[in-house]
Amino acid sequence: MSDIRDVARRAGVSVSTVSYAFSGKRPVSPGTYQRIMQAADELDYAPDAGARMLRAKRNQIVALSAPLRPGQNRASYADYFIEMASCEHDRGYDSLLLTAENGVEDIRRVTRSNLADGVVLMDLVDDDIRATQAASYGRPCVALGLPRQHTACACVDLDFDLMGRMAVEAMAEAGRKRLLFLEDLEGEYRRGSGFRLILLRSLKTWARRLGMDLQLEPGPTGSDLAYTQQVLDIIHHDRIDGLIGQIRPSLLDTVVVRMRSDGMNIPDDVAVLSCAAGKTSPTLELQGISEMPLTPRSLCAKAADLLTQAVEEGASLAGRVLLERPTLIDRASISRQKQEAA
Amino acid sequence: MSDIRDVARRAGVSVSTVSYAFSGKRPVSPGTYQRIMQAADELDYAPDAGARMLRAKRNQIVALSAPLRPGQNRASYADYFIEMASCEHDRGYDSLLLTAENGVEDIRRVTRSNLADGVVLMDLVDDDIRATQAASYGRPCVALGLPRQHTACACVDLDFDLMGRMAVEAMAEAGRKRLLFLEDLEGEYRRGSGFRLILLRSLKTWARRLGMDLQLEPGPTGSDLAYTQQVLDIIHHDRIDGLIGQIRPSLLDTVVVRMRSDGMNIPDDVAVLSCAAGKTSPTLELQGISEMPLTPRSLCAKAADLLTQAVEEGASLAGRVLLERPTLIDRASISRQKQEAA
DNA sequence: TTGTAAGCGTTATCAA
DNA sequence: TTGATAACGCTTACAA
Repeated sequence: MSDIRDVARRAGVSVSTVSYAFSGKRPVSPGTYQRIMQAADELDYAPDAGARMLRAKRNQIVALSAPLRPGQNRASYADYFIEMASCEHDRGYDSLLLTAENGVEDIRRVTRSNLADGVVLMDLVDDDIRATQAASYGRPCVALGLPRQHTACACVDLDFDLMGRMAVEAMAEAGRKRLLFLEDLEGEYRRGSGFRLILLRSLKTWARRLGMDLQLEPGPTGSDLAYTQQVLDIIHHDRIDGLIGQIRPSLLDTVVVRMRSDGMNIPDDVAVLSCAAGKTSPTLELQGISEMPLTPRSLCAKAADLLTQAVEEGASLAGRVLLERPTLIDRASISRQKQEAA
Repeated sequence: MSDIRDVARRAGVSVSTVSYAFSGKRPVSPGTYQRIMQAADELDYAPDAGARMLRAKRNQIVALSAPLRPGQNRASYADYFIEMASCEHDRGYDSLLLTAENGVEDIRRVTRSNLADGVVLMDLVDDDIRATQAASYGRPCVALGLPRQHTACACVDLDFDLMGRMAVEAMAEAGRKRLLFLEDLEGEYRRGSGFRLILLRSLKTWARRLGMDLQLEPGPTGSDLAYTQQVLDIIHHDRIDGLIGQIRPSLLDTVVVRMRSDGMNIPDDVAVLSCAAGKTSPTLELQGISEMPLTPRSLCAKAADLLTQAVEEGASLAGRVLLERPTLIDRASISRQKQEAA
């Protein structure tokens, strides 16, 4: 590969002019610029990342800490780091994917060696060590989630506490008394998945405050149909009149179809709301089920903006919290008259 | 941050000794080594990635080209690049996640700038430009898939051609005549997803050769139950006696449960085989359904080994093809007596 | 508008 | 076993 001097020679200019032509940090006359770019093209020149890093101390690389853990719902997980990488790319950054279960060590390695300009934490648990250790990275750090301790990093997330409240209040306004919450995969709660626990806690709190009954149904383990049957039994047996689901849309859809063929009316007999179902779902839309979707794209964009600012303008991220207000997409499955969207 | 000279000074040795102590490329006496490591520790020293890159021309970084495309089944996609990153990590490499839809440009950027030591291509389509352009990267490249043109890169994949043959032959041996293939999400075929098309073609070829009927059922678009009902209708109407599914396990499970409650016997009335269902599935195991699982972990490990070899020993990858033999996990859902595992 | 030259922090060669 | 030192390719302050 040719280097900057080959290009300079060929274009008949000095190396600094070539450097400035590429970085744009100094004006270069149009003619000179043209000659340089042509020479670079002919020589198939690209600036060496190592050399650039060594001098400039900025590499346009961020670390994406996405630890692999047993019991993870990978399908919904994937959305986040794909979107995150894509958002970073839009802002001129490449993403280093760190998947080691103990994230801290890897993050330290890539930040201390000046490989990564910033850090994004994904899949946070309530007592996430990666967040508590954020101060030691020496680089801006933003968490896609809301760990308990977050003094040294920024946090971006949906406001799951509010989501729980909104869900319960919507049910209350529709006159519901006996709620059933369909949990996501059991492993997720056991391992302490941050947002799932926040939502769950909020649901409990608000159900209690509003004097409603809240029953929990653990996520499906065996066959969809057996699960569905069990849910139907509970609805009948315990006279459930409000269903809030964090299960995957296709499964909630099955539950709904079976409810209807069992003669139940939605929302007259049972109100149904899908929570955190992974984007807005065509299947649920078809069934007319209201939902409060997750918004990976928008959250990742916000996180990326925050991080870029911190990296490029030195803005401090410590302790900043950005909670996005959940949206209730009302399809009249909670009460007949549409409620106001949040 | 302190640099190598600070460490050298503190340990009372020269910089080169410190360098060798870290790289291990030259023996260092135990006492010296100790002093150096302690000094490094006290100073919180870590070698600068940029400087190291500039000199050594190797960065322990690979590029993972994982383009985002509309119509992708992200759930199954995710498994691959998570595993890939994890395999690379095990071998001492970090992974750069490239998600731009036009992968070639990004790959060129990170290889020509000496950022990445090697390239892994994921989610290949039959006429994948990334593979045809592999020679222009100037770095070893391995594809996780089998694009038509692959003279400049290595290919690692399950042998989906053989998988199709094995599936059809298993059905033939069990005396089946009329097969139904349950396709994955429709979008995947339309966009030309490599392995799905190879499997489909192979199924068609072998069904024809063995004089069997093969009918195709497009992937589910609406509700699981509507889809299931439609499949049942077809089985009845067309007297299907062999079912091969590439749909997600939970959905095939639903189909199977409904078949049984409809009075069908598996395998006596209809033989059932799950193909490419994403690892081995607990749900299908419970139902006693045979499967030929995907093997992300093992494929990624092979790809990583190949790439590491090429990067570290200069082995050429051009044109190498590594096809893994599919495994038939026989749970007696094709014929009563177990068949020999492949 | 352009050029000169001093580093950046490592690695590796050569010498001791 | 260890040390001194010249690269590596680029960026940027300073000079013209």
